Amino acid sequence: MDLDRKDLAILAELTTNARASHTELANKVGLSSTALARRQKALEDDGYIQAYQAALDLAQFGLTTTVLVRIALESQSDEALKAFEAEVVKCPSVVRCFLMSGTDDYILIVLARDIQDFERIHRTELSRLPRVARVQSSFALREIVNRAVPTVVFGEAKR
Amino acid sequence: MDLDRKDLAILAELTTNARASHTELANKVGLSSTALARRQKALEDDGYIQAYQAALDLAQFGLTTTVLVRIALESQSDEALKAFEAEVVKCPSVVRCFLMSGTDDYILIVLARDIQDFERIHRTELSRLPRVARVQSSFALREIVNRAVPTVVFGEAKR
DNA sequence: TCTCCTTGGGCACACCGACGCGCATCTTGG
DNA sequence: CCAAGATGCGCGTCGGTGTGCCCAAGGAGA
Repeated sequence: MDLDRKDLAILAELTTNARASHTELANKVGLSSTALARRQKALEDDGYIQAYQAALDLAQFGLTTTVLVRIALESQSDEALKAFEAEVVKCPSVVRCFLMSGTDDYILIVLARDIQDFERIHRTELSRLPRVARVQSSFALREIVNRAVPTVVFGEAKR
Repeated sequence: MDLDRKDLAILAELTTNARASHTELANKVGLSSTALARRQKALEDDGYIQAYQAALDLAQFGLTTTVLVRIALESQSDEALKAFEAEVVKCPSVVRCFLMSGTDDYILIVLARDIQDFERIHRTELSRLPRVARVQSSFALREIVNRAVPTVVFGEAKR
């Protein structure tokens, strides 16, 4: 990983405007469009940029309620973990799922329309997960930070 | 919100290929480029599409460790919440922060290079947050699901 | 110190494709 | 039966993108 300030500036800008043209980016970064195209392609080929994706406003779809769900399994056997994970990926309302150290086995982040909708999700998605011993839900009252990329990434200039 | 299947197909595709051209999208959705351009612009103007952003591979930056941090404050006064939140947004390693119901006041998601790096973050970022009574950290051993958009969104066709 | 070589940058050009417009057609609802 | 909204086709223009070439800077070696 040897990225200079200009590479980071390109990444920072593309994190905001993924559809920016070479010329547009070149002006912001301080390069010619040729040099910028080379660097951008290198960033893609080297895997720093995984994809370009549209960010949807989930509130527009009525998904205003975020729920953190802690799940403990009946057993921590490899077979139980595999069975649980095979099913949890199918849950349409689950956006993240971590296998955790400590007492809780899994932590899920679930998006719902409201509390009543979460009751439905709990009934139709979560309670059907296999090998579950305990489910504990906490509602997010407000979201203070939501970043795709930690700001620390853009401050690690090498050259 | 009155989106038909084609609108959802457009959104689903843009969630993967934000840089797809009108022609390219039109073929996948089953529309002409003209009709697609109109619908895409409408989706942007109506706020369904918030932005187009590049997704970075954080593992390439060495950020392979995800930590869930539970934080309880000394008091739940409005002033304490405001003071805490004003500082937590400045933490460069924090990617998400929720104000929670229940016993824990806040839950943060922190990205670190490794466990030693998290110790540094704990010392230089987290322990400097104001009004904190208790900090409890859990490490994510593995990530099973990581979606930007719940799949349920793309299944709600109206027309 | 001089020279060679490599790496990255900029300029100019040409090609290809995207984009937006106008108009005719079709469907949907009243 | 009519009106309004949506679609598709064709076209022209504009802009982006990629290539080739030359230049500047820095490092290595004789």
